[in-house]
Amino acid sequence: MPARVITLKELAASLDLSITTVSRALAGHQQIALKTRERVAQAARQAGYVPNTAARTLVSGRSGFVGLVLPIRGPNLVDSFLGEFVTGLGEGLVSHGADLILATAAEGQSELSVLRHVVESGRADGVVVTRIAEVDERLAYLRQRGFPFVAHGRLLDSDFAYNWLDTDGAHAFGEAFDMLYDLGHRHFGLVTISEPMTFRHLRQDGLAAAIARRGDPSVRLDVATAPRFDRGARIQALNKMLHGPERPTAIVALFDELALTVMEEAARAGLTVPRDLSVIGFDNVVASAYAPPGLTTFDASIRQCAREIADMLLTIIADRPAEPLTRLIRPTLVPRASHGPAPLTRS
Amino acid sequence: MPARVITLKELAASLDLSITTVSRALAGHQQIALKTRERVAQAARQAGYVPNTAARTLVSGRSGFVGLVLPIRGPNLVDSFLGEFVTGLGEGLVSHGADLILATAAEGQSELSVLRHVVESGRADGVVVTRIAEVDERLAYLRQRGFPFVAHGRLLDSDFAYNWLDTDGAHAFGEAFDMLYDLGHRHFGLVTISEPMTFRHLRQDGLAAAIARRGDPSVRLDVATAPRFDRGARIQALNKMLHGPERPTAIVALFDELALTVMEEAARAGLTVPRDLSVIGFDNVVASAYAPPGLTTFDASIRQCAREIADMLLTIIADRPAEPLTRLIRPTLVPRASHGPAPLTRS
DNA sequence: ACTCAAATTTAAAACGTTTGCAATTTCGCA
DNA sequence: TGCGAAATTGCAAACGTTTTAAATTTGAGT
Repeated sequence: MPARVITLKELAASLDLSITTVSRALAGHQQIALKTRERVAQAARQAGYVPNTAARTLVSGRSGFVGLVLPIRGPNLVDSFLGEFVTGLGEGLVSHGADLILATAAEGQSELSVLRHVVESGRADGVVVTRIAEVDERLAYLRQRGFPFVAHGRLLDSDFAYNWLDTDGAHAFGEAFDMLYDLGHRHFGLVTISEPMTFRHLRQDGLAAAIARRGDPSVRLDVATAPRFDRGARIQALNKMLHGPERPTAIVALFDELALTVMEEAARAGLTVPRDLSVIGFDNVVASAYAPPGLTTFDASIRQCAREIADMLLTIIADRPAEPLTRLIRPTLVPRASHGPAPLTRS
Repeated sequence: MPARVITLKELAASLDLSITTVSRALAGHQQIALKTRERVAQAARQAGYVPNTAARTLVSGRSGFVGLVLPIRGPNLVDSFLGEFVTGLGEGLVSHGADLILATAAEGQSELSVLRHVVESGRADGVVVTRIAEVDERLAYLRQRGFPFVAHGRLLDSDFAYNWLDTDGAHAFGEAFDMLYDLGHRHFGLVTISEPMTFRHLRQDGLAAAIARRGDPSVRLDVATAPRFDRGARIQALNKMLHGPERPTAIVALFDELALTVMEEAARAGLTVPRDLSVIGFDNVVASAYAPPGLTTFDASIRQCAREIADMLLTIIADRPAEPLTRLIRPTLVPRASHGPAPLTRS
């Protein structure tokens, strides 16, 4: 017995009122007599009336949805980022009665085309964009379209203003350097990726800036670069760094996954962390707590960030502020056991 | 210069055709002259025409969305389940042109009320339901409503038929027992939760069945139970098991998170895994690979399951099959280093 | 050139809501 | 009792699409 969904017309008929009046009563308009409003509310509740989203969207032009185009992911990429992120978005949205649409790019389809579809089909009132690339056509499109959005991440050349929330990776990497420097480290390694993501530059620049700020010419920085998803190449680049004539005493990884590889390879090379080598990551993934001896890293509280992004986006949709909204979140250091004083002697 | 979204009326006018013809041409109806169809397709592509979702939904009664009510999660629960699951759903949906709606329950709001809202507002053509409870009002509601859905998980008493996909936890736990028994273990521990989730019973029953099947009266099973999110209680129950006069030589945990706690507490108690104690989990979370010595567990390939759930649901929405669709997925053992032969002597 | 069927196109209704404007009711006050 | 303003309610259009039923055009056969 599939209970039929009740419509406004039916509800109105049952109350012997016009559709208009019922609609207004439910919307709480003052012009409707209080008594009527109560009567309608009561009947609606009792009948389990829920307004039809499509009809409402059609006439109001607002869908009550926020869109997120799922980042394309490798076949066996397992991390908690997405879960954290959508949970946070959901939490931020629900308090304003909004919901989330997740659109996936099909094989061979660009994220941009999915984004266009979401925007132009009127499915969403705004979108959030993650993993900003150096040259990001999605942002260009959204700007040109004048469509409400918030980016999780920043462009490098901010020659155009837009709404973003970002983790202050530059600050974190500066903090990591300072901490390691104070522990006596002078020879540093940076493990990074070759993809043109802006967060990579921001973090690396933060590290470089901290080094420059210190003004110590004896500080040395080696860099190992490999494609994000090419584990073999990563290990190779890493081992070159680890087995060179002189190896760094402290390695900073662009993010935890890389740092975990560093710790594995260090162990394989017979190095003890942190006695022979300090390692610091970024993201605070779950495995970082379990990988011995416990990875020192930075926590960016994705879920909280996502919640704020939702708030920002809803503000933008509702108020269309003239000035762009921006938030820079400082990640917190999670000190565990993978960093320590620089070894006194070196082989 | 926010480019206006083009409408069917405008497109029709620019082609000097009626709305009807353009609509049919785009839908590929044979009755429209081939030449016209091509002309329309060309113009639509060039003008970047995208049909309005709300209007289409309103008239067709199909939204092209599948709904998922986000499970309510603790404040700092970090896992990859949700990310895997929505990624898989997205992948399964996109090939049929469907998208995913994520609805979140607000503080103090039940999952059921959110589900009702999603269903009755016509936002979605079908929904997927996860984490089935022993008595699950969501399933009862959906059935009574006759609304298309697929459950990830099973009810215990299948007195009513419905569509589900489940991981064969019973089989896995039986497999774990057999393997450990063959390694000489006779005294087992089971670490479980107190929440009324059906997967708990299925797995426990699978273990019990395997024990019974073996018919060896010397086999002994201790059970430690604690609330899912109460880490303190969990540790307490665990230590009672670990520090009793006789402790198990092998512990099977309901899922990895519990197994990881077991390994931590074992280490704290001075036990070496797997020499003194074998541990087996379920889920294959990322941390399981990193937690020394590497947790032996079962992989349920959430992402793949979610993809199949999406396929099932779309079939149900399109064809309304008379018989319910069901799939039981056998998880694969991921042997790592946390299990081994039973110790010969016992303290 | 004429007929009739086939091919192609179109007008108009419908989906369920919101909202501008107009109609109706109520009520205080003369 | 009658008047007018204020309070309350309702009519009808609009949102952008799909679809039914009907109208128009085309073309083959005579």
